Formats: sequence, C-alpha cells, structure tokens
Amino acid sequence: MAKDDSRFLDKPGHLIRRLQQIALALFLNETKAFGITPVQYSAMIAIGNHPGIDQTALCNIIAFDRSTIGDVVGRLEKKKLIRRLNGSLDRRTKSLTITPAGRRLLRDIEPAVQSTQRLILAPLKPSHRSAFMTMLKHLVYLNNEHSRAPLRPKESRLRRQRLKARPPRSVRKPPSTATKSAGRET
Amino acid sequence: MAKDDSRFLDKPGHLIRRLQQIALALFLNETKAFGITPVQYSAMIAIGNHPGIDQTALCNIIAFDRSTIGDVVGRLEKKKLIRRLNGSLDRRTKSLTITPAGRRLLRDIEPAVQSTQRLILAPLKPSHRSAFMTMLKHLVYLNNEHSRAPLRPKESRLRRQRLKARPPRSVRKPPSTATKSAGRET
DNA sequence: GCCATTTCGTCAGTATACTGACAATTGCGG
DNA sequence: CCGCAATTGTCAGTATACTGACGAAATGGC
Repeated sequence: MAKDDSRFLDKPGHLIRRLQQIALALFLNETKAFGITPVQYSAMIAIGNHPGIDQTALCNIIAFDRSTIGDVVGRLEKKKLIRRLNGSLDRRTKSLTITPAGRRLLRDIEPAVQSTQRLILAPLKPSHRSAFMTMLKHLVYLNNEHSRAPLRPKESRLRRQRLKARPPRSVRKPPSTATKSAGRET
Repeated sequence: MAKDDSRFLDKPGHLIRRLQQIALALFLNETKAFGITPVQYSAMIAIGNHPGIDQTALCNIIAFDRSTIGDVVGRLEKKKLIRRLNGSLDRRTKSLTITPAGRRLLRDIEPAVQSTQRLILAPLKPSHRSAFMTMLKHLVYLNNEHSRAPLRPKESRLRRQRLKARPPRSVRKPPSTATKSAGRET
C-alpha cells in the first residue's frame, strides 16, 4: 500500500513543495528575533538597492505577484522599515524607500540569513551543493515565463521610460505572427 | 545597482520559492480541466491508498499541516471526490475514503500530471535530471524534521497503537517548570 | 475507576499566492 | 486636444501554510 504513495512522494512537484516548506521553516527559525519573512527580506533588499522604485517594478525584480505586493510593503511600512509615498511623476504609482531602521535590520539580520542558506544545503556534500545550485538556477531561469510573476529584466521598464520609442501599440494583435515570444516586449 | 540584487537572487531560499511558484503554475495549467490543486491531488492518492485513514495520519504521509488539512479535505468532500465520516473506533477522528468519482478523476488526470513533472525538469539535460532528483530527495529527507509538518513513517502511529509500549509520560515535565509552556492548559 | 496527559480536529490570526476584475491615470495616435 | 489602449495599485474570491490555542475524546498509570 505505502508503496503506491511513491506515485506522488517521489515526484518533483511534491519534493519541491516540501523543500520550500523546509526552507521557509529554517528561515523563520534562524531569523525569528527579527520578525520578518523571506519575502519581506527580499523586498527590503531590492528597495534598498533601487530607491524610489514603484511596486510593479519591484515585483519584476523579486518575481512577485502584483496583487500580493501591496500587502507585503504595507506590513513593512507599518513596521517603519520602508516608506511608501505617492509617485510624483506618475500618480498611479507608489514610490518605495528603505528607512534607516530598515537598513539597520538588513545589516543585523545578515548572519542569520547566511546561516539559513547554509542549513538548507547542509545535507549535501560540498561538491554537490554548487551542482545543485547551478541546476536550480537553470530550472528557474528557463522556466521563468511559466509563472504568473516572471522575473523581468530591469530595462524592460526603466529603459522604456527614457527611450519612449517603441513599435506602435496596435501591433498587439498580430494576424498570425505570435512566435510565442510575442508577449515579451512588444 | 542591480548587481547587489544577487544578495538574494542567487540564494537557495529565493530560487526554491521561485521553482515552487513555477511548478505550481505548470501543474494548474496542465490540469486546469480537472480543477484540483497539487495538494488535493496528493491527498486523494493517499486516501485512495489508505482507505479509512484519519486526517492526522494523512498529514504524516503527505507532509501536510494538521490545521490546513481540514480545509483541503473539506473542498474534496464538497466536490464529492472523497467521503468524510466520523470515526467509529475513535470518535475524535474523521475517516476518509475516496469515491468512485475520485478514482475516475485520478485515472483521467494522470497524463497531465506526468507531463507536468516532465515540464518542470525539461530545462535540464536528461543526465542531469536524475542527479537533481537524487539531491532533491536527499535534501528533503535529511531536512525532514525542520518543517512543521515532517513526514512520518506510517508505523509511528499504527505501530504504537499495537505495541502500546513507550517510556513513561511523566518524563515530559523537566524540574524547572514553567519554561514558557506554562500557559498551556491552565 | 480517576486523573493527568495526549491526541484529534478545529479555529482565529497572520502571511503568501493566483485569478479576474476595477477605477484612476497615463500616453499615444490622430 | 480627444479618445482609446495600456499600466498601476487594489480588491474580492479562493487556496495553501504556520502558530497557538481550544474542547472533546481517548488512554495510560495508579
């Protein structure tokens, strides 16, 4: 009976879900003194690296969903770790900045984060760790477009703002073109 | 600037979260005609393999959280894919069984699930796929206890019911009482 | 048989996520 | 300058997840 359970137990999907569970638990455990989540951590670093970034651009960097990011930055704002101001150039946007308290937290939490990343891979032999990471990156990069929140190269938005030179929008509906990379930059 | 983003972009935690996003999206996309989630799929297989299993035992098989499984099986029950009856021997438990409709769905969905698992690993060279899976299993098995919902060998519960031989329970409370677990029962 | 301890399912609170929709804005074509 | 298409942030609905707590039930020790 239990043998049949390998119908899902051994599958990539199940194992990836488990590994994510484990990585999350390790992160929360190692950093519990700081009270932030992995997602909040990534968001803070990205905001620190790109002052004044708006929410959608942030999503494109950390591969996050636009409809979730509002809650995440809202929590960070409530904890005074970032600031959220209305965009001045584009009034639809919110301009995100990290606060001094946020920078301090990022500095102080670093050892715990490092140790988390070590713990996740600890069961592997050192020589296997880099191999695993290489394959992991490969899988994520090449499968990028499959998730709702694909990673977007930074240029795709900032560049566009400066260049303001793109093919006409009406080209959106190609008669039969659509080589499947159509939705990339258009 | 964007270079600094590698502070989190290249880390295991982030990549694992991304891969999980991708695997989920692929599953939902491939199986969208059936309207179930990966977790529901695993639960159904386990219930099919272990008729009459209770919710906690199910959690130990699919590495699931006890406080979430209620919702999951509730949804499956609403869709008439499983049945949930009150346990007869132990009236605290719910006895789970798969329905004929559930078995049919499991049979019909199989090709889509297979193709999902293939797609996830598709970016890797065939020779690397098994290496990746081996390391993935290794990571999950050895890190097992770190998540809240560790996988439990089936015996740990059934065996105990038969053997009924364990060290005395009173050893649970060390002398220095009230170590923060004080507010538990009073 | 009683009592202390466990276990089972659940619930409230919090945090991610995805889908589909929407109002407010923006910006471009004409 | 007007109108339409695109974009931004948000929201409602649904589905996982973890924490900490709880009532009901079972159980082991005595």
